[in-house]
Amino acid sequence: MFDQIIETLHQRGFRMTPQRLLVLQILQDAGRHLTPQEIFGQTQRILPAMTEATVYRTLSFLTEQGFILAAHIGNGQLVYEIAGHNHHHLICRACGATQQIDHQFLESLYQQFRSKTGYQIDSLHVTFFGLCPDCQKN
Amino acid sequence: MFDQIIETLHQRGFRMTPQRLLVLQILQDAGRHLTPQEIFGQTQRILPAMTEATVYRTLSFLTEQGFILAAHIGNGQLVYEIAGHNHHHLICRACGATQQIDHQFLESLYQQFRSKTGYQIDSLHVTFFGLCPDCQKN
DNA sequence: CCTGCTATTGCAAGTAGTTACAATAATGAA
DNA sequence: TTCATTATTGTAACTACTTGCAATAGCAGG
Ligand SMILES: [Mn+2]
Ligand SMILES: [Mn+2]
Ligand SMILES: [Zn+2]
Ligand SMILES: [Zn+2]
Repeated sequence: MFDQIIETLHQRGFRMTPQRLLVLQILQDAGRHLTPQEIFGQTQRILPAMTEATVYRTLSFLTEQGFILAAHIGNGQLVYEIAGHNHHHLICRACGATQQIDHQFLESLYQQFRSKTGYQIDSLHVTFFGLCPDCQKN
Repeated sequence: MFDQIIETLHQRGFRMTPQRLLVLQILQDAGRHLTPQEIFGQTQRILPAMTEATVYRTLSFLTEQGFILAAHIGNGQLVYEIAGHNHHHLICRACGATQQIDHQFLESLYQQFRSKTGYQIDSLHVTFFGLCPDCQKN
């Protein structure tokens, strides 16, 4: 299932473990943003020996390696999801409604950053806040 | 010094307090991003009775009210600064070098969001990650 | 298969940030 | 000025997240 990820890990000198595989599986199955606590809740049922510290370390690691995506969604807590389709989010400050935005919309911006500063931006999961159409009326 | 902020607070039914004034003063004097812990370090010297809980609550409050700006700068920790000129940041994942970007660069993007989804975006302090020119060579 | 190297984990203690609740104090009205 | 209202604070307990260290276990190589 995650053969490509395992191979990439090995090429980079890292190892695949049951813990990492489980976190990937959980995020894959969920198909949505999950908090570290939600993920820990799931791991406990399947690998009871796995600790919270390992969940956090695994999430940081998989994010660094680019296999999963992290996002700050307002309440301060980080959420994670499996990497796959490149997208960003619009979140309403008032009601929390979210809207996905394809990465394509940011590409010319990133290109501008590049020509202006030389920075090669690779933020593939940015969150923008504002007001949704409904909440603008109130 | 913060007369305008005090008046706005009162109009919205909130109060000015020595604690809030001190946090504003600290951020004003610093003129850069500060962590909650750095701010607490400063408040202790001037208002020793002020607690960490109040620092965190004050920072959240002032951010909600739009008087200060928050930013996630990679290490997971939030940093704050006084609101004033609208800008965003590019941060190098490898060496941490940062670059400011004027908000003007994002305006047409926000306008696109508006026509496409109806969302009125007001994120005035976005952080983008990538590689700076130097780190791209290595 | 074994074996050795060392990346990764569990553990336990530490730091960071949040929250319920009762006491305090900023404000507006008398 | 004085008083009443209630937003805000301090306290203390709680939850979230991090880290140093010794034990464990992937996996590359023989
Ligand atoms: Mn997402
Ligand atoms: Mn800034
Ligand atoms: Zn809304
Ligand atoms: Zn760099």
